[in-house]
Amino acid sequence: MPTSSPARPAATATRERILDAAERLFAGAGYDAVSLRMITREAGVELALANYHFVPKLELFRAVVERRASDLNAARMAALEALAPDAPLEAIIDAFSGPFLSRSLHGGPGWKAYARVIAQVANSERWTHALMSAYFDPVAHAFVARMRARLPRARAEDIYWGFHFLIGAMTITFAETGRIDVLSAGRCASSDLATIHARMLPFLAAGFRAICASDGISGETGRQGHE
Amino acid sequence: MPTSSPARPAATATRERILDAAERLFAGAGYDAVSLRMITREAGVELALANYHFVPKLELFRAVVERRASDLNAARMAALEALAPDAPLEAIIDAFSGPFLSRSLHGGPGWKAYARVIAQVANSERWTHALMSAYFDPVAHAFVARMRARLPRARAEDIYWGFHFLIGAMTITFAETGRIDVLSAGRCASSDLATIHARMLPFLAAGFRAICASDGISGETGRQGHE
DNA sequence: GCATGATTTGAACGATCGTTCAAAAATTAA
DNA sequence: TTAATTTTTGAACGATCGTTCAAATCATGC
Repeated sequence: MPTSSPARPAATATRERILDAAERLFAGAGYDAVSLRMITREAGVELALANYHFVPKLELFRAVVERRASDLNAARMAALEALAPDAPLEAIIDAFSGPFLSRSLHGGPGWKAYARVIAQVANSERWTHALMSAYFDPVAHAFVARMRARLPRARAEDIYWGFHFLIGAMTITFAETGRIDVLSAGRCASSDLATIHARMLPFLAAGFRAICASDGISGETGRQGHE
Repeated sequence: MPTSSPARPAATATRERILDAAERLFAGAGYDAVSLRMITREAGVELALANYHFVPKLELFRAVVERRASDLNAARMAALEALAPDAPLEAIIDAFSGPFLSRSLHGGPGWKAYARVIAQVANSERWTHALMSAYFDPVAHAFVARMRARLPRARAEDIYWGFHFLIGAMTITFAETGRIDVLSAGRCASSDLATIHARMLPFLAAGFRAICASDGISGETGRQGHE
């Protein structure tokens, strides 16, 4: 049985190798399409080691999701708390998406794979409750609270809906599916995350303002007119 | 071998039963977690019939995606062509998302399952090229063109990015993952699609206007300020 | 250095997988 | 009705799946 504490360095290294390989393969094909044999082969370890460190297989998937969640959550909270008291909505959204962006860009290939895993988890009811809500809702609550403070006259529900749209746009973006590359005939590249992110911030901020009665400062009113 | 034309009614009914069961199960657990035996058991037919009508298994998944795509595409194009020449951006977006909304609400349970399948397909590189681009890009091109006409001073790339965010918000919405129910402590319900849709239209329209220099009529300029 | 416990190995378990096939049944065409 | 074709059946194929286990190896504390 594996110990709960770091235990031996060798064992920890094996754990990480398995997690890396699992993350890489889960990102490409999903949970069920990847066998423990494929993972341990990719990791260069024996099959039984996967069952020694992670049992059942679902626990390995959970560990993959959990591993980078705490770092991401910490970075998001730090960015949120570093905001100026009167920080605009774009800055709040950036405090949420920015840490994911910088990790996808400069955090090594594991983060790109992680983003694809998260896209699968966030877009299926099957995983949402046990993985998405469990590991990301505490931080999400902090951001929703900050957004509510920034948009004091907005209804709470509308902030939640806006956050929901934000999650949808963010997850499909960092997953880099490549569809927009084909649709735009090469004009846009899914891999050009920096450019996408620069568009995503004003897009989402304007969306939030539109569904709220006011952002609490300018008193601007969102457009109503659709048939 | 199955005939390409409708052939016998009995065979067509069997095909539809298999497709219905496959759609239902794929929606819940994904392609690889669902076996042909589970599908044929759910459909109440023999295992070998799945391999008679659809071989290999991937062809069944493709057929599930394709089945409702043509109806959805036709409804979207009809809504697009029914728009007034000076229809606002919200109306264009509604012509795209409205047909999916009305089918999820009143099209029978199959459409809700279909929406969950599409969310998986749209959010993974694994499926995007062969399924998403193949069946939905022609109509997407028409909507992008219409949006460009409505936002004539916008750069083409920005319209594509906006469309990309729209797809992300739409797919996670219709998938009804339930996360927002938990996050909002019951204030918001994923199943309340009509309410979500009413928020989504102004949210996305404002986002499009923000990342474009102008919407071609009011000349309004999107906010720039983020740190 | 020895004993204890953690880690790794290699093999095997039963179950389920996608796919194939020949024969039976049902339908259509003549 | 007879003949041709499509659809359905039931059984089986080899392969791979997640999981288990006893034995071997390694590292550590006494």
